[in-house]
Amino acid sequence: MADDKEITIYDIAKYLDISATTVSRGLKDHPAINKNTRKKIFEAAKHLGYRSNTFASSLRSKKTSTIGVIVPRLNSYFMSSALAGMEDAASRENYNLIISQSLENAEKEVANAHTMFNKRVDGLLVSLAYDTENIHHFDPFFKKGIPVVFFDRIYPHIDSTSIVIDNYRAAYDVTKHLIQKGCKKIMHLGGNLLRNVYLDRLNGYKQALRDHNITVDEKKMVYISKLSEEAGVKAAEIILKMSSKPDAVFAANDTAAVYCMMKLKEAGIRIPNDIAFAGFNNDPISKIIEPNLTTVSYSGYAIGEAAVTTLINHLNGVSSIKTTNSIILRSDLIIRGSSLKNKNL
Amino acid sequence: MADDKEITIYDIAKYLDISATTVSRGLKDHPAINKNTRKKIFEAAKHLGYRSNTFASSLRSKKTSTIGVIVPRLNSYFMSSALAGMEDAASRENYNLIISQSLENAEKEVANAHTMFNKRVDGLLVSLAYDTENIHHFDPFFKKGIPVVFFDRIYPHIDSTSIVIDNYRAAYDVTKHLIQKGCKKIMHLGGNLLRNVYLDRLNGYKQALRDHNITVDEKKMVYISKLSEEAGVKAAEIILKMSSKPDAVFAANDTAAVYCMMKLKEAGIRIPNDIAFAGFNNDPISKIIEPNLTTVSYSGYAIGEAAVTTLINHLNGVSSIKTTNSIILRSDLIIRGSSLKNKNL
DNA sequence: GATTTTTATGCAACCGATTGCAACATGAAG
DNA sequence: CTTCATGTTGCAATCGGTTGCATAAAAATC
Repeated sequence: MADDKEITIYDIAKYLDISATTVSRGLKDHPAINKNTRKKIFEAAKHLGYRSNTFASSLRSKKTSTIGVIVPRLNSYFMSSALAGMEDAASRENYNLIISQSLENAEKEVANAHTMFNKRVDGLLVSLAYDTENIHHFDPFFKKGIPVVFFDRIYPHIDSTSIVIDNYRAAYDVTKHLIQKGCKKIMHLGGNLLRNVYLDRLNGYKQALRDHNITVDEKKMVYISKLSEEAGVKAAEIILKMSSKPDAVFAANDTAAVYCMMKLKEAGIRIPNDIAFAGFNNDPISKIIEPNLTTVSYSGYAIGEAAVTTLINHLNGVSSIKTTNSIILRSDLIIRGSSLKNKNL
Repeated sequence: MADDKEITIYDIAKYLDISATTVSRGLKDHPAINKNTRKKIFEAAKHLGYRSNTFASSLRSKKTSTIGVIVPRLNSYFMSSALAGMEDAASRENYNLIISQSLENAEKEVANAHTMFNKRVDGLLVSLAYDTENIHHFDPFFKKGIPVVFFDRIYPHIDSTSIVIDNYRAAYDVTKHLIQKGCKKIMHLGGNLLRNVYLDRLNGYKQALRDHNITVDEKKMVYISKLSEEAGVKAAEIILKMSSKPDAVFAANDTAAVYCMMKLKEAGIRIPNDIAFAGFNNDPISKIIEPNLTTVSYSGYAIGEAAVTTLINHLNGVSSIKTTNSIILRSDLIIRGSSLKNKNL
């Protein structure tokens, strides 16, 4: 059924009465091939409907032109932008992506890493799951010299570069903004401190308080959670039970912030006047909740692009991920209604 | 650096003093291999740290064990669930996924299809971009007998199966629900009618009106758009200018519904009492907007799983996508505050 | 004109798994 | 004791590019 045979370089060779070697070289712009010959080869290839067999090529050359990507989840604006950036940068260099999601589960991440290893990806891009405790599952890559680049949720490692934003700084700025709006008892709703993003955000928050001579009872004012919908609701319940309530909440992501706001609003708390809010990520929901949520926005596309570029440069020997420790991209504080306290004063 | 050699079946063969043929057969449970031998082979493989070389295997067997996936975007809860479902089903059968997003752009979809074809995927799963007008770009697949399965945003084709929900029925039910709540002038905010999902939803809406003896000026009451944030706002502006306003809006997706609601609320319209709302998809934002949005929910995971299963069954000759026209999965109407009109009467 | 250098091409082995066919051992059947 | 079915295993070719080395042809050098 229309199963025309595949055209190979041998067919092209026969057609042009030259050797397969020359065809192979011609197709990949080998310098030793005459311009004319090359042109004829490309024309014949097109004419005959040739498509290269990646498997034969990978088998012999031991390069797969494939980059593995392991992410916690695909369903965030940030992540899909990051993947779009990766895909653009990768296809520009004729690399392919294999994408898998860990679903925030450390075990699945381990399994995914195994799969990627067995697929013999040329390099790996990783954003860690929520509760991954160590990165032993990437040891096979390090041992074999397969480059690993972490992005967003990173893990320091001598042999790998990280692509991040300055979470510390961004959190510092958010907190400072809240302080400038007159907040004195700012609660932090943080995530698992194993993850750099949450640890850095916590530290930025704390430093901002210190720098403005605000001492807060850390035990009471920092609530570490999963930053899920439920966690946001739970945080609200905790706040409602507090005798001395915070006058602002800075959550380490928008989901927790928004669900916390919803629950508090239900209980009659006025936002921002009773409690101001700020989140992180600039999720779509941050523009829907009323009042709109003050948050930090950063470009997934740029991070994804940078991650792939870094990796490919390393593979091409242009630069090394062993010397570059980390690449820091910009982020922006987006001020919206949820933090504009006292606007009627 | 630590570049220990790769173990091949020949190494295993030498180690056990048998032939590579036997090793190859042993590893894949060929019936002709003695149980004992097989066991020894597996042990040796494990012991030596063997990992199969997919490229050699694909080259020889002409099967890639890879499924291509082309989706409009990854950043929706629906799509990432679908991909999770696909990944689960695929890895269960030892298939891999190559994922690409068209970003709702027909041209990019064409490019992606080409790439997938050149990667020689064993089969293709597609959900069409917003403005794809024809599916000629999949002809190479059909010609070569490579199975294509459409899901969600489908395109009828003799040689392929579609995995969908009953959009017509779901839209009918939404509309009926609005009618039962007393709405008489229901506006429909629809998407590109090239896409089955939007056409079916429009038709379901129209039929429900007819069945309840409601005649609506279709020219005025149906607004076809891109269903983006901007489209929602635009729709609101149109409504605000209407002398005789609708008493309900049924949007073909939640994004348009939510942004339309936001704008109308800003203008002082009360929802649901002035205008009731219903959307489609059960996006996270539908639970954030106030009042919460009535919508239709359906399982991306199930759709993804069904798509992969259908494809693999076809590849295994268990069933054929040429005989099964479509597989219809369930969807549920989720009633929330945005459609609960007159609740205080 | 002889020699060296440069440019262009081909030979043949190789990457690692798969598979049709042949072959061998064993035991059952005649 | 021969014959044949059954169960196991191996030989050798094959899939389609890639690459080190050799070689032929053309150009440059003396």
